[in-house]
Amino acid sequence: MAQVRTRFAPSPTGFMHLGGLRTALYCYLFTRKHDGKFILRIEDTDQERYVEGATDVIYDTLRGCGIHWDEGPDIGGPVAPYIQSERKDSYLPFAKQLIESGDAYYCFCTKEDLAHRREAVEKEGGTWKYDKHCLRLTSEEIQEKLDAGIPYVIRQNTPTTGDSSFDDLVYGHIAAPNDTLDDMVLIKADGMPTYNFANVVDDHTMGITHVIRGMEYLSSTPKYNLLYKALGFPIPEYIHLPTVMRDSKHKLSKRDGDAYYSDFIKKGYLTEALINYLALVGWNPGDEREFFTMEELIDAFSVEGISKSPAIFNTNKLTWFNAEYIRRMDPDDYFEMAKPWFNQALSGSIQDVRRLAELMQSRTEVFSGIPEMIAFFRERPEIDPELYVNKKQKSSAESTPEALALSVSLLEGVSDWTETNIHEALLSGIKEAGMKNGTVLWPLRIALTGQMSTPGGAIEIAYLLGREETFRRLMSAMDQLTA
RNA sequence: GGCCCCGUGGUCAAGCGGUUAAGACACCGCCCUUUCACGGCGGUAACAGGGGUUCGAGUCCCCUCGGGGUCACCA
Repeated sequence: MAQVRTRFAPSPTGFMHLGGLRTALYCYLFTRKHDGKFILRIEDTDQERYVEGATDVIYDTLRGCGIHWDEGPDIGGPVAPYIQSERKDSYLPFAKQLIESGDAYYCFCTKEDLAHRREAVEKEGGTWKYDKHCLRLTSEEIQEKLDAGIPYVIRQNTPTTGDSSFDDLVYGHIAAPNDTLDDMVLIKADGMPTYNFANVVDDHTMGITHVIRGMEYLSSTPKYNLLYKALGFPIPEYIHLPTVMRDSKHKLSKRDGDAYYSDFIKKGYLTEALINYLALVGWNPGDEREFFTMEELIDAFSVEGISKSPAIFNTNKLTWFNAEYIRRMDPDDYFEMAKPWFNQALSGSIQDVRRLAELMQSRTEVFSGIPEMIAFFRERPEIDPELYVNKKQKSSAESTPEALALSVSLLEGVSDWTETNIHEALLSGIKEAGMKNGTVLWPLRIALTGQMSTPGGAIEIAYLLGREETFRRLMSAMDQLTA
């Protein structure tokens, strides 16, 4: 096989959609796997949708994810330029060539004409498809209109009989009757090519060997192939990817708000976890492995592992991956990443943030969840007396006052406020008093935190709170009980 | 509606004519434990339906149903 050349061709909208990111990922993996060249091409033929700085979002996201291109707008390459709007002069000649061969034609129909005729057809219950109205124009009529400066588009002249088919590497043999294919616009009135046409021309002139894209293009691919043939271009291999869904009825769409890469990063998802999970949405390695570095993905990737059915993006599973990646982080790295989230909830006042980080690492699923988990450090919520009652811990409304009193006296003996000392004082004192650990420690933790569950037990919390605050909270809790 | 694609537990997903139909997430239970989390052990749960082909079908064929995609001078 000649050298593999693939391309990721996003349009600059200002955001990187997860579906698009996955396409880029698969494209990249496939290319690296085959020692090919991965090309980044920006498709900005729609001038009305130009967004400032949008290409930077694409660059940053891809780079941040470890997806590196071999040729692209910013680094150049042998088939530059890599921005479609800068290649606009290259399309018209091919369109003219198509007109020469009868595979395309000028069309002077206005949008209004089209709308009327479409409406008429649909009123009759028919399916609208361009009626080849302008194909019947004589060359004199065409020249006249051209000379008169009447706006025109160039349309593909699709055959009305026969079938068009191709073999997709994922979906297999795909065939469609030609008479269901519309005469799509190739060159727009503004002189720009449509996506459809630009794609065909660019993919060929850039030497793309494997076209990898979402399956929404599956049904228009036969039309593209007609173009390839008419132009005398060799038809590339196709790898269409199953859709990434939000649920069984909706695809993950831009309107969902949560579908952008940046949204997940903001929420505290790790890029590695996201990429790892994304790789598994619609592909599997054929064995039990679930955790992959980019290198491992490249090694394991194969087209055979791509599934045909749409896959629902499961945030739950992503979160699990994220939690796993967090647990496996170096504690120092975790600390650095968690710090801003700690600060957000703590306003800087806590005994030992480092220790808090140790406690939190195995409990962090997503960084954005941190503040809520540790909010009680800054201010203890009102204590619901019911919380003191815990059968399994042998703690009851009756035992609580005594347990709290014992805690106070035991803790008073701790002058050097370290976790070890607190632990020693409490446990040995409880033993001496002949009580169960839970009977004392459970209400103590409740008194300190006012919460059913906390990251760490009574001892850790008391330590983190500091001596003074621990006593302050204990006293107020006891006051509340006797009140 | 026409055309195209898809259909294994709630979700991802293995299976490619013969299996007790894997595994993961989620959920539930138990253990560990001063709560929670982590960790360990176990459990509930699936071949959309109907016809064929075959000694034998989740695997092949057909139909039905369900879902998605596409029918723009958007990409």
